Amino acid sequence: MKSVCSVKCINENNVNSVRTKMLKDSVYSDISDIFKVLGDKTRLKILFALSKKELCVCDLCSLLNMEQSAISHQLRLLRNLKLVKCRKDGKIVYYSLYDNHIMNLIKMGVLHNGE
Amino acid sequence: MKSVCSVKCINENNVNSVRTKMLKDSVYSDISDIFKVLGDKTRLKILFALSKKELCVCDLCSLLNMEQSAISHQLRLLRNLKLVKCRKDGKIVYYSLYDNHIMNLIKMGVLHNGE
DNA sequence: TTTATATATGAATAATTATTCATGTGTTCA
DNA sequence: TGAACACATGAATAATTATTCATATATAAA
Repeated sequence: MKSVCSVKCINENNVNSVRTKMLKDSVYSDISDIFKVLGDKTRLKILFALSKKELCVCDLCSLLNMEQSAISHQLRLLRNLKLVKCRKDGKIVYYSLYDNHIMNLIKMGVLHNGE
Repeated sequence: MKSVCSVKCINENNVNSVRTKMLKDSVYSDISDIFKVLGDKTRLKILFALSKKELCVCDLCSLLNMEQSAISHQLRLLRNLKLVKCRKDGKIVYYSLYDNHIMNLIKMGVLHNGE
């Protein structure tokens, strides 16, 4: 990391004051990870759809008009993050939201958008 | 786009029911774009820092320990999205939040994380 | 009016992430 | 038991995005 800033250009007081107020670095990682999940059209659609009704992989493919593999990969990601859960019924796997938690965030996004 | 799903695997009723409830495609794009902005550690830190105090580019470099160019590029992005604004004072450019709007979303992210 | 400095920016590169392709697993049904 | 199907998954590829590098612009100060 190169030093790009001579000391005199900085409002040291302000920087120090803000620095004490910053959160732990890992917090920003964690939070940006949450937002990253929602920062993808496909995943947003999946979550939104599942908030309406439990659906199987095939339903989602049909609804979003996407390849099964692409959907499955995204579902795995969402599963790992405990945003969705699944239950097996024979060879069909039904997905639903893990809980309603994430929908609050999405709704906030809709709100933010609608202004 | 290849058809991956034979019709019989689909719960057609469910899919149709959900389909009528889906939002316009562009809405998902818009919303995911908002979340995408917040899905980056650097930008989150910048926004968080600016929510505490107006800071110049150099301050931000120092605070985040990052190259000026990287910071400037991100600031341009945030400016274009009207999330931050700037004012010039001589050769120094001070950035601040455009409004508090975006902080609501970030706070929701913090909340979501803290559970 | 030359020199230094703060910032901006286009282009190149690096890093990350979504999607596809090929194939595997498990279940149903003939 | 084997053929068809729903889904999962590793690896390859495509697409996107962050960062760096080189350099430009604008202002201030000498």
